[in-house]
Amino acid sequence: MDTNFYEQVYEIVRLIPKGRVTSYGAIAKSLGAAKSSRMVGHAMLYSGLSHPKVPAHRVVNSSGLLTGKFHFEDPNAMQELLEKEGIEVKNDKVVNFKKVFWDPLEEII
DNA sequence: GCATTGACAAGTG
DNA sequence: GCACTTGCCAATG
Repeated sequence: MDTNFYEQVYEIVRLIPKGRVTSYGAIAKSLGAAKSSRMVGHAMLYSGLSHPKVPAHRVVNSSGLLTGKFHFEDPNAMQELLEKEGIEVKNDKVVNFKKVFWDPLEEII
């Protein structure tokens, strides 16, 4: 695979520090494809097949909701992982999303 | 090659 | 704040 859009997404997600989360829109924007936020989601689907696997559990939608937790091998583990990293998750949603939100642009700089 | 679907986002009512 | 609609692009049948 050449430098595809997915590779870029994987790089960003892998750069997400522990105890932090980001949104699809933020990643898409960082890649200059804010309109193609959906592609980020597709990339996440392939993340399970990609190597190394990316911490997709740190990627949530613009509302901080764990939309794709059911796509994990263990959806329940996703929330556990986030809580383990210090992220408060309530009702499949990141509580202090604003505080744990991590902007990929900060790392791309 | 066309139609449908999808881990989304932003705008409108 | 929630529900509905539009845009955007790729994968699948």
